[in-house]
Amino acid sequence: MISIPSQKTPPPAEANTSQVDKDAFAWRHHHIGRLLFEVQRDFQFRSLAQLKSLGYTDISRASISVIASTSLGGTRLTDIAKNLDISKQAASQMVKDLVDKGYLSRTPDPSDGRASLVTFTDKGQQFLTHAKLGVDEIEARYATWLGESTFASLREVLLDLLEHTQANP
Amino acid sequence: MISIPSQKTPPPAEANTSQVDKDAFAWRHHHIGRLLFEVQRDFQFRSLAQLKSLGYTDISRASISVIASTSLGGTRLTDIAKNLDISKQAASQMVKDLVDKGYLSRTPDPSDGRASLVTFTDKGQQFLTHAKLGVDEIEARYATWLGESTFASLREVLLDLLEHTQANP
DNA sequence: AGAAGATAGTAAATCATCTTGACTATATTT
DNA sequence: AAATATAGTCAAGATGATTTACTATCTTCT
Repeated sequence: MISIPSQKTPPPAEANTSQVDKDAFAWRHHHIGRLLFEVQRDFQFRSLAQLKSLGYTDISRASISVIASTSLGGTRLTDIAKNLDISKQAASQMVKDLVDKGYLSRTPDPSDGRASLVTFTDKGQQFLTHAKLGVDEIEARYATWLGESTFASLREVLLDLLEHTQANP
Repeated sequence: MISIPSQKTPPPAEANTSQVDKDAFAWRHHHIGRLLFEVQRDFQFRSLAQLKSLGYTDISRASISVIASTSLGGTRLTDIAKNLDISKQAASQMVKDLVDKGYLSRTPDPSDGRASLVTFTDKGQQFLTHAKLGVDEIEARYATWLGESTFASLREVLLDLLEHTQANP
């Protein structure tokens, strides 16, 4: 959620309070979490828009997150749930939705009678291919804006940071 | 949503398909949007945990986003909605919730009879102060992991990128 | 001044996503 | 074999958001 501070709507009324905002509470607009959020949001927005333009009007953010945590070899519902940090019931619903829409399917897990594997249908795999087109385009645009090397190092830094965050939960 | 690829649960079954996953679809795990999302998510998680430990158990992600788009000088509901890119009705509900919880209040806008300004209560301002503590701690931790200068340049790069994204919607 | 249209907000119904609690069926451990 | 753990479902409900429709106020343009 936390989103782009509206440059369009300048702080209203009292110039005094507005001053306080700029000083003591300026951190609210510049802290790393917010910056990350805003850029990520821009990415998501552009990606979703591209998918829509390719005809994927039935794919939501939540759908994408489920698809993102499904591997081609098949993934158990429980693992999707753990991965997204949601309940198995929630994962079950979302998967059901994507199965109904034709992107995913479920097959019994041969190695465990209780479990079933969530896999991609042909339509689902085609979606992945289309999604990559959009992602590539956005990355190219970012790289143009930042310069190739800065963009590359941004990726490295994030990767590095992620390793630390995963090691220190 | 889109979350950390589960290192705990290695790709199951067919080594073949898993190979495909690693090659043709490796981008799913490394593209910039995903990296941004995961780091941002870590930040959010840590921040929320700290707020909980300080006793803020009634603050959700959505609450934070509303608080983040409210300025000390007062913000109109419409501006909050625009800012978060949600409907006025949705914003209204969330603000009502935070007013009920004592963090925000609404006062009539002296300059416009239709509008009212959403402002912080004392409790709300205290919350901001507490939130800053947590943010500072997380940033310090990230800086330790990355090195001060890399962390500083990460912030610069994100800021730079944001300027471009905002200029090219 | 007065009508037309824009803007701020509310009301009610509904949808999408996610949660908790209770349960079944299969696996694993002892 | 009994006890326990794991994979998943069912059902009810909370939260966050949307759409459609509406009122009240403000702005603009004759």
